[in-house]
Amino acid sequence: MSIPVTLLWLRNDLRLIDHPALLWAAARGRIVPVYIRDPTDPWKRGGASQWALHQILSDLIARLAQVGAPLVLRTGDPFGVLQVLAAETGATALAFSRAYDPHGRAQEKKMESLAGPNFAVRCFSSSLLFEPETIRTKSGGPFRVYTPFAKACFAAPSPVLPLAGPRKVQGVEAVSSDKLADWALEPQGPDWAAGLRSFSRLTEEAARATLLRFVDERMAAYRDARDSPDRAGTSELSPFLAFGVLSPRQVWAAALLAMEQNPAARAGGEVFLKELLWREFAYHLLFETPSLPEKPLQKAFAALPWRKDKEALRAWQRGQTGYPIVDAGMRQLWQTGWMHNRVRMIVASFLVKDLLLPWQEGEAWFWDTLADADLANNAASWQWVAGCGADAAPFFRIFNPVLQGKKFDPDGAYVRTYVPELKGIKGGALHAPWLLSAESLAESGVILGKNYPKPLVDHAFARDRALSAFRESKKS
DNA sequence: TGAAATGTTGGGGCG
DNA sequence: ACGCCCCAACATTTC
Repeated sequence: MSIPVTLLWLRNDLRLIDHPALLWAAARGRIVPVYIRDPTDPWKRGGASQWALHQILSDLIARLAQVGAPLVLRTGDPFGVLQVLAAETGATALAFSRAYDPHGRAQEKKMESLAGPNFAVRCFSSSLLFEPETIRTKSGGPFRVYTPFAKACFAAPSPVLPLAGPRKVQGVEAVSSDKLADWALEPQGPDWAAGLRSFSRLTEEAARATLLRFVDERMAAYRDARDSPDRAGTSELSPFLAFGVLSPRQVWAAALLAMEQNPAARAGGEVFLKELLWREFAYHLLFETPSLPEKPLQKAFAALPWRKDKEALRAWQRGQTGYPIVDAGMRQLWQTGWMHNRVRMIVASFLVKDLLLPWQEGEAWFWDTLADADLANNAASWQWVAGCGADAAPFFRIFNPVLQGKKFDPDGAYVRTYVPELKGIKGGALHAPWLLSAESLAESGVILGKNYPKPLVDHAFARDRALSAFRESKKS
């Protein structure tokens, strides 16, 4: 009798450790791990995260080959692709990890229709700490406010400990596969990805190392350091979590262990765990409201008179707004595929409130340029900033880009890294170059309107404009 | 996980 | 010594 074959359909769970679907499939017999490039996905990965996907897949190809089951790459609608692959390999089962986005869920539903007496379909959970439908309010509904949601998570049964990866699995030889290079996930022609390589390598090994470095060295100072874009105070785990190179359960367990071993890390660890719960909250919201990436959660915002201004949008995208902290953030994003979280909030507030441009424009740009792009996080966070989301920042909470710059980048070190034309300005004064005297501008080699733009919009004016737009839409 | 406007308090200068 | 004003510094409210 031949050994049963199981298809392991990989999506945003591109790892070997803590992978219940992989373990189940491997225990059943031989496995065919497959990653499908899906042209029907309405939220196909953008440029930067395609680049990241390339790095991650090439690592995964090597790791899976090492343990004995080569990764198969295919292109097409997964429903059809998996049926063809099952016929080719004689597979009698399909295993995969659960997704929470509308497209992923719709696909899963179709897959379940393949189940029958001769074909098993198994869906596993490993991409969240808490399954969305298990975290309920007292009245049995989903949460709309973060704090009680987080409380309910802490009160829920603890996330299970991460599972070990397999040492050896049995694969199936000679299954045809696309070539990763042919997918052209890396930029062709002009190589814009040079800065993206400044990332730690996007391998499962690098993910582990990054996690250990964070919990051992950075977590104790996380509470304060995480808000300083000029310091390396964040976990830098987002690209790994976005693709499932790390599971949140690995991160959760590592943080708890470090907190246990090092009392000095407890306070920082608490804050970090709560950040992980913001990710859970975003998935919770997306699961309950599949339209989250497209439509404002609060209906009143549909009537808001957003402006149309291609020039302004482009200036924001390119980091040419004339507000140094905003420009530094947007350039960091463009150059490296990543932006510090504090600065994400600042640039987002600027787009939505100072420029009064639709949050969906910002969401789309981040989706295309972030190497760590995550549908749930991206949609929930943009709605949060715009004020139309769940537990959102009230619309009148408008960041002042100068004050934010002075508060979180007091010496201007972060701005100087990404906006070198302002290098000559000493100290925090560089956050508002238009306030400098003609002499000090000349001295620092800055010519406003020439080698650095004048402010795209006056903040005080823009603030009033946003507030009155908000009042108007609230009326209707 | 704001900022600006407005209100209150208290110390010090000064007639 | 006393009242008055000024204005930081802080608190509260409003957007």
